[in-house]
Amino acid sequence: MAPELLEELSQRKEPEKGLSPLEGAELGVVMRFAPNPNGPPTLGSARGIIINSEYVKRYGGRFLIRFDDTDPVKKRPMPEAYGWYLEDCRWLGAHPKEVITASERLPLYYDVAEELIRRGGAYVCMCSQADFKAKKDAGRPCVHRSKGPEENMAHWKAMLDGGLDVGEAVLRVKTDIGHKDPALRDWAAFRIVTASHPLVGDRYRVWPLLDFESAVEDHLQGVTHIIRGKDLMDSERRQKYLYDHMGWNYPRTIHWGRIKIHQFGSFSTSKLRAAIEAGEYAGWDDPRLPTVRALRRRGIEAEALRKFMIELGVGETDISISMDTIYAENRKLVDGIANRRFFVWDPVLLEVVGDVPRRAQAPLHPDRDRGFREIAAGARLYICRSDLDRFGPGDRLRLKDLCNIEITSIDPPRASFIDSSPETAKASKLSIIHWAPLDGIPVEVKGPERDDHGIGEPGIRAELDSVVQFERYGFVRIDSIDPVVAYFAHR
RNA sequence: GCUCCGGUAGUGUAGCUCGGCCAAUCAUGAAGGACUCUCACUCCUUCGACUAGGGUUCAAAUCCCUACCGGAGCACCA
Repeated sequence: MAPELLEELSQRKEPEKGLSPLEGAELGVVMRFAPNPNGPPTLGSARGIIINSEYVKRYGGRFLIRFDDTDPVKKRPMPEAYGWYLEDCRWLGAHPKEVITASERLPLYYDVAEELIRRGGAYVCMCSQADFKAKKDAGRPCVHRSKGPEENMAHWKAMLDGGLDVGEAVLRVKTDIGHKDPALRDWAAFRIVTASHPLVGDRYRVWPLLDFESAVEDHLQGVTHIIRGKDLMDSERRQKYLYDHMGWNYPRTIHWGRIKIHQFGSFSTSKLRAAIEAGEYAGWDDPRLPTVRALRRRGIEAEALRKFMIELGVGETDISISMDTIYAENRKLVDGIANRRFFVWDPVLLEVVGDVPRRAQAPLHPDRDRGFREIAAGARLYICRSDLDRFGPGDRLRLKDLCNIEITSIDPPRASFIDSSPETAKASKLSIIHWAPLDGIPVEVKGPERDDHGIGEPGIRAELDSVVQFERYGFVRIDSIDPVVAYFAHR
């Protein structure tokens, strides 16, 4: 037997790792991620960006990003957010072949609407919302449903040119008014909105609703596979009526459940936006927020998010995940590259009598050969209050990479020098604590749960924008150096 | 009220399409240990699950029914 065949056989036995295969993707795929740009990408968006783009990488084809920004009022787009999405996509390694902005393509949707009217697949409904709901719930058509195409076209034109006003009419797609699922009966495709849109101003007064816009774009772009939230399952069934009227083929769809994160609870972009505007958070990259930019600022690598999302996979179950899994992924990536530095939180000044070395040489990394950092030492040093509290007079311990000491007094904090040999410490199994020099610099750490203040070794100033490990504390990204502010990633 | 979807260890996930190879995979987590001048990383060991009840079958996590639990839609929001 040919060796390739043997190999293939043994590979097939391997448990399927990563994303499960997509049906009908063998010839390549066209997939899209379609956000509403009313805030920056969150962890949930990251899932959509990563999974969709990952499938495109795997099967070949086109990855698109499409801004579903067709509500200038209730889900008013933020002009900055369009760029934020592109920026975060790039950072996540997803490179859209094309960027589509729905608000700039209304004429295309109008064309489809008119063709649909001609085909008798839609009608202008002038019922009040309440009246229509009553009819719909009863499964009965309203009087407008039986109008002919010419009359509908005239009413449609009136919607467009101002003959009808806000709230007076909508264009509905004909489905099955008696369908057993009330959610599918004659849905609204266009409504009149006169508010100005942040991107296109008041050029249009008739705006499509998501089901219509999304359905038409998916067809125009030749989307082959849609992955979307389970909450949009009915959308698919609604949109299929439109596809039937137009004679189009519906893409394959996959749905995923809601994703909740322990540490952040449930969040919605509009809630976050309100909280930020109320001053509860410093901005969209506040470390307490589950946005992609906040995670990036904290030193979470894109690769960690990618691995995590791929591991999560695509399932219809609603899931509740823990950031710990992302942190574990990131820790592995970052451990090998992060320099080690001393940061003493809640510092107390310790006086050591005796022949304490004037300087310490500490490795930048415990097991990669990256050389040493020099730290000024001396008789007076900072240590963590919590460390001091663990000891009493007579206790011996080691100051990492410096010397061994014996505590002589807690208040005031005093110790005496024993020797410098690491062997002594090893032989008597001394606890090893870290420290900061008298000429240490103030360091502030901003984290998702709390902020810490303390003193760090001056060399931290050389680490701007990189991820370092504060020994016995955790991984942080140095966000600024004058003064030093670090963002906490995880332990 | 009507309709739709889901329910595998603490948390996720594989397996379910085409029942047996599942005394159920992997990751994370927890516990213990090794290594280590960090409570990091790495390595080793251990813990831990098919929601419940019926049915079909020689055989069910896998098929069918019911119950329970969870989520969602029924907007001139996305």
